[in-house]
Amino acid sequence: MKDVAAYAGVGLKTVSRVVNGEAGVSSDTERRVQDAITALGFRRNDSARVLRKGSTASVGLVLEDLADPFYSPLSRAVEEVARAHGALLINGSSAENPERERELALALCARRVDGLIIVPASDDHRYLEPEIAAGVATVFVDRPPGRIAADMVLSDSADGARAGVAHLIAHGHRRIGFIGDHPRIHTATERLRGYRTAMADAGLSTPDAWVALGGTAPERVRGAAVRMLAGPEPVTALFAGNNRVTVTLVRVLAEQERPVALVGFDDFELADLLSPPVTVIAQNPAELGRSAAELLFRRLDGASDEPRRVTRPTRLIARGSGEIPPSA
Amino acid sequence: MKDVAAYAGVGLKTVSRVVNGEAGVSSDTERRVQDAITALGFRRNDSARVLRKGSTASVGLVLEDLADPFYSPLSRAVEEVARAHGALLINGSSAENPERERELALALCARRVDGLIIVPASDDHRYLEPEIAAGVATVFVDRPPGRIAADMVLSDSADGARAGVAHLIAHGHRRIGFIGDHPRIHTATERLRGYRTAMADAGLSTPDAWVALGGTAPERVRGAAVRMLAGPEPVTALFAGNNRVTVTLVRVLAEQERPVALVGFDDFELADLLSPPVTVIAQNPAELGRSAAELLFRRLDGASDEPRRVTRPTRLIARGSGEIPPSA
DNA sequence: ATCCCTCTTGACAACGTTGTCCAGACCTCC
DNA sequence: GGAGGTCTGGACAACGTTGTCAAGAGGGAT
Repeated sequence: MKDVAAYAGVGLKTVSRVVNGEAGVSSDTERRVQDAITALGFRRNDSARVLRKGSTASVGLVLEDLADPFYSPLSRAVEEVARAHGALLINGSSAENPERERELALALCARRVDGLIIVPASDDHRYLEPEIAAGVATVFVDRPPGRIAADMVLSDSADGARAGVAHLIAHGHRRIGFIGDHPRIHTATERLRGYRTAMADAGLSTPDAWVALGGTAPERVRGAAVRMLAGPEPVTALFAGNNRVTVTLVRVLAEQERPVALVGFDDFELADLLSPPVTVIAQNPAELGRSAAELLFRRLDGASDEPRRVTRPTRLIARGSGEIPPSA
Repeated sequence: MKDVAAYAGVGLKTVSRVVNGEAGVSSDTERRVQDAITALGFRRNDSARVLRKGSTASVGLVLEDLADPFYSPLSRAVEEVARAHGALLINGSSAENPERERELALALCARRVDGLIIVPASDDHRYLEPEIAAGVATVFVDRPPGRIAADMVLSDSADGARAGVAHLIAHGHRRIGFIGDHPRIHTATERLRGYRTAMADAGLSTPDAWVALGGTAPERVRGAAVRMLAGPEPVTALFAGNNRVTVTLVRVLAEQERPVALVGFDDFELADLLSPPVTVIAQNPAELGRSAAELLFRRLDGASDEPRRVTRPTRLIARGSGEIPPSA
């Protein structure tokens, strides 16, 4: 910028004014500066700008896995909102690892992002307290924060699971298995809670053998499903705790001789083209992302009221797999 | 940092040394500084650091759509490599819009990212010349750069399409339709070229009615497919130019009375569970991302040889839909 | 003609960090 | 006891930008 000023024969501040489109520069001078800028290929250094201004016009997004199809639309929605507010999006995957979530979030804070949207992998976010105190707006999405108060946007996991399991019960099932993600994950336990509620509401018991929580690794899910489908009192229906589990169960059930009903949490592409088409409890990930981003920019615009908790309803989409009657 | 220094009763530089783990600080002093840091909740301001050091330890990724399942693993792979090099990833979607690609890339440059990985939406990247001259390493992935020389990582689109169409021909098809993305997109025309090559190799003609290029909007793809399947000389097989097209075609073909063979470019989740399972030409998007990121960090480590062009082979995965014999 | 107002412009400090350079303390060896 | 070396610590400038302030030019009203 100094060079531009020298080249155009004007003061430093005048160049700054032109670059930022500030008023108070004669059109003649402005043109001289513009010429100098193009001649020298000048581009403003945003690092210095950030340092001077204090705000970075960027927000950070920490999610579980950038490659999980559930988070893709969420991430995209956040990006769109950020773009509408002139902000860039920096994101990273925690790989469901609390330590990595922490590293990533703190690295983003060191970068002085204006705000942070987090899909928590950890259950203790007190490490963010100094950052929040320092003014970094923070919104949690998909799962609640641990041990701190902050804005959050959640789907109604418990009620969604309850509705899904009730749907199976309504179609005659009495022995229903639940296979979900790791119990450390809030949504996993919430969905399990919904499952238990639905079963209890129908006066059904839920023996331990019908419940498996422990991550979405295909091998583990497969093992759990096979165990539940074997034995003297096999389950006649399965409820899958998230999209990863559902996909694995679709594969397992395709290998079974007798039909087994299936309802999965999370919708996924092509669910309607499988045979049978898969009945799901659908969330709207893009909507979650959009809400979270809007909550964030609301804070950045100065809102300082109590932390909000936004809960989004889920929607049951009956496609076939959840309407299979019990066999045996 | 000034505050920390005052609190610990040491000089500014000493705090800097502690924060950066530099040698030359007695363990006693170091502890005093550490205490001050935790007491004050100090976190280094990376903006200032960047300003001073000149490198940001961050790379930018501009791709077409963060929510496209093809790009998710690519993005994730780039992230992993960046992480291994201690860099953060800033990314954004161009939405297949050249102007937006440009804006995004230049915004990232203004942020002084160390390097840039771009899935081009535009066919003219001369706007990046000053940036590249200024030292921003740039790698193009999935599609080649336009009118500049730079590293690139591509799948062998033409040969993949050729192999896929040859596969259909080998199964007896003579009237094969091609439905692809917008002709502005390099991979789309390359795949069309592969289609024509395979057809020509077999001595088959390719009337215009059998070729549709024009974007992946479901309506358009559906319309093209329906037209090709109607009339006196309907096609007996379709080749889909990418995963978006394939998915739409799967839907269209499911509604057809007579079976139509289908081979799609790009693998996708659950392709093996559809009926019939979908035969595809598989790329390895994660591998593309990883290669591109490694090429980038090679440059950042100082490599200054000629721009490289890395071509990855594709792989035909026969699953059923591509082995259906011609009917009618 | 004087005063006041507006418009344009530039000098300067500051943002928070790190590289350079120097000073003092302490130690070792002659 | 003095010379030379090592270790520790700090003062200061610089990175590139923007906010503050003030000064000069020009014009209109009195």
